[in-house]
Amino acid sequence: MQKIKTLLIEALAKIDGTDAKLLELTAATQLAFGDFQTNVAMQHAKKLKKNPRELAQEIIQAIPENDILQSVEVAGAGFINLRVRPEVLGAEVVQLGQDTNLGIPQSGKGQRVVIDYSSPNVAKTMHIAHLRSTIIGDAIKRLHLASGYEVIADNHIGDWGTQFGKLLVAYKTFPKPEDISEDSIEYLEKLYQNFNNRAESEPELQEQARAELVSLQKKEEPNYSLWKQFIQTSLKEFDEVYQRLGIQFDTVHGESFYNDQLQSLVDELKHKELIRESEGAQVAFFENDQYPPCVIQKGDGAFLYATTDLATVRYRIQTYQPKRIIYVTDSRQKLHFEQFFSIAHRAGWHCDMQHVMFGLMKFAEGVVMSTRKGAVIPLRDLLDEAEKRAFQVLEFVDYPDDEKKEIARVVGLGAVKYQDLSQNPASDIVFQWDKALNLQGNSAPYLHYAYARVRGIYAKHQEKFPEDSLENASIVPQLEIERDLCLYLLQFGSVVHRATQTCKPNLLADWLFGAASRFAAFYNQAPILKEESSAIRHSRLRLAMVFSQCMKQGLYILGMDTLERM
RNA sequence: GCACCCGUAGCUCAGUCGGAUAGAGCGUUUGAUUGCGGAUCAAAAGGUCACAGGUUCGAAUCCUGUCGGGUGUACCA
Repeated sequence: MQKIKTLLIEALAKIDGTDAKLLELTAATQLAFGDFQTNVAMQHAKKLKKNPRELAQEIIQAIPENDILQSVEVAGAGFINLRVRPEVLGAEVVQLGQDTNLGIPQSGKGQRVVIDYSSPNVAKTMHIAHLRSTIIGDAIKRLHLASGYEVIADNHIGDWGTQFGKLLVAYKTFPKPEDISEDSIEYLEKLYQNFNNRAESEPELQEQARAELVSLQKKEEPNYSLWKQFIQTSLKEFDEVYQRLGIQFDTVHGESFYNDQLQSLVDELKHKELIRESEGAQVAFFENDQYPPCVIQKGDGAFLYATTDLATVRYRIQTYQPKRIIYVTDSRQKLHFEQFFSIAHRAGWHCDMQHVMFGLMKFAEGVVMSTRKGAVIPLRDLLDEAEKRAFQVLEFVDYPDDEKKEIARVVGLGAVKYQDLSQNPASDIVFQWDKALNLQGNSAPYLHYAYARVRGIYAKHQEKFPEDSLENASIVPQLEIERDLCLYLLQFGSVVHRATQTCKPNLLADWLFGAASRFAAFYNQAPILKEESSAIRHSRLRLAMVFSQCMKQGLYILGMDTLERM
């Protein structure tokens, strides 16, 4: 609350030697301490050679007369605890509900961000290991949009590289897999698996694959057309999954898009003396050998992953002039990103580049998943199972079938997304069905349920008190839980801001859970429709409405829909 | 070998730009007389924040070292 901060700054100004820049006002860590707290006295005490509690007392006395604060006191080692008058707190919440951004600072206004995520490989079914990049990336995109950034979501698909040589060999010379439609991704995947299985005993196949790849790179037919066909088949499949996940990209520039920029990139780096020949290849080195050398062009003239990524950075900066570029990939690629970020900076392509990494997804046995051998869980199956489980819960509920299906869709999809978004992405995940599809406790249905309940109250209120208007209703928190909920809702904007800046959707997920859990307690302790005093009824209902607004917006940012009932 | 990430309750994890008594969920135990929706709520039990030093008014958080787990380490992506 800026008003309180202003009061404290005025107070500090009256005390010699204090620095208002050090002032931090945070939400109280415990309800019993009040609404807000500051450590400013303790921070200054040593420098001023004063007892922190006495200094805190001095600061309190210097706070100007005002009609905002209800009480201010010194506690503990020198904390200053502040409590706001209930009607002031309520007015803030009313104002929050009227703000179209719900208090989210529009810090990205006029700035552009490129987000690179999902990026599946062509000819492979999307499976559960793709989930993290896709879902986290989408949430980061929505966070930036909510903070006012202009976002370019780019799906940098793997549509170029050695797997196409293998695919071409298998497509042209192997017997056709039966019972699988040729324009399906399963077909391509089967070819790929067959190739890998046979290549173990027939090493000459690898040589053939290389030859086919060279031919493709020269755009020779029929390889070039087949390649395009493989991509079309894959994109069709990807789009189905994305549509189901509610995810949209602004551009889909695969690796192949940068092919004809690679030579000029190498030339530019050479010209800037960032790479030099070493053992036959063009290699970038790093100051003090901070990182191992990075090969930009192979001895045989071929380009690599780093080459494409650098060309991509150059292209994005030239084309979009973004403030930030964010990459969402697993943690194994960390070194690679550090290397090419460093090269890009030295090449003068300035932009805030961030690698948002997440751990691997493993099975319980600890085996890393691999498409090469088969044994993976397709994303489709995961979503189907999620919806099935959500549907089972509704078995005896008396809703129309269509609505049940829609509820199961929203809840199932939400559960899958929330599972990934609610934890810090950095650590590895051991995949377990029950955990991934958890429907109880700290999970998506808990959030959906809270929302559905508050909407239920609103709908009932419309029936029961049709003449009631909330237009002029004010919020005056009376119970402890009402005050708590008010204070919590007021943090929504700064939480979204922090989640955006740090690219950590789990901060928002945490907040939503905290909001839902406070609402559940409020719901229990503070009856709304049964309340006879219309002033209290209005106050509570309006508070509940602001809660629902924040929930809806927060869930939306995490890529989740809401339900009026469930 | 070197670099990076991780180590918090029985399990899965928050919290890490230093702040008061370290928090959730699951599981366990107990309670809520169809409740403005029980996919819920109230409560109990459960911790040397891997270990050892250091920095300071104050450390799960910052620094150093040790142990344990993971990942990466020039022509794969």
